[in-house]
Amino acid sequence: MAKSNIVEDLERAQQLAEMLKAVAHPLRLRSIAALCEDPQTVSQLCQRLDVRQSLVSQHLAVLRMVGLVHVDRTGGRATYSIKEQGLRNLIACVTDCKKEG
Amino acid sequence: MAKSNIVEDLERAQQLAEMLKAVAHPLRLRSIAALCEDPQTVSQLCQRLDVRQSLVSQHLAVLRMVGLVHVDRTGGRATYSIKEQGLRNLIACVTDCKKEG
DNA sequence: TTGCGACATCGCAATATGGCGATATCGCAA
DNA sequence: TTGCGATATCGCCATATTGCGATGTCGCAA
Repeated sequence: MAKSNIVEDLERAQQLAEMLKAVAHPLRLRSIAALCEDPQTVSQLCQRLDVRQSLVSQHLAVLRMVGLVHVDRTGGRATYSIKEQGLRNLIACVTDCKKEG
Repeated sequence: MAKSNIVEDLERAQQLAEMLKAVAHPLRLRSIAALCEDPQTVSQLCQRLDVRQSLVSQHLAVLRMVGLVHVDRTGGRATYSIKEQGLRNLIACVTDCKKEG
């Protein structure tokens, strides 16, 4: 069994890359970080991130599509939360992988 | 002191996103995985990944630009290796963050 | 010098991504 | 029903990414 099958396994690489791509955007990264603290509604995120509603929705859609976040649509509003728990570690790894500047 | 300053710190988010973006590509992911095993020359990577030389070079350039890999250009050939060590953990986190499919 | 192997970079065409304003949809209260 | 706040989605345009073939560049051996 190959250790990092990712080298040979084209599909797996593609899958992981897609997920990473979803995370690899400033606004999406910030959204995820915010959701790591607490689940939030779209408008709450809009305020917290200071971005237009349509933009936030668009990016949340991307995160939804790759299954990284979960939505609870009860009571007229949509409350988003982290679904893929590994995401928390990932964010930790990333922020830790400081690479100063 | 905010815990996840990434939410407020626009620049930091941008920086991290850039780095993630560099990683978020199937071929780049595979290249990194391969380099995690051993340092390799461009032509070695070409064989291992079964991709054209110009393409491999292009993608290695991306990784170089964000400082994730290191190049040793002694003896006519370029030997690439992982520079940012945190990258190893990151890859581990990512592959671990399986999110089946 | 000449030539060659090993890499890097260029220009191009196709496709994908990002952000915006406008609009559509939905749940609920009046 | 009517209207409204909260979200999602659409069309559009600008820009970025991708992969390719061709071409540069560099180190070294003949």
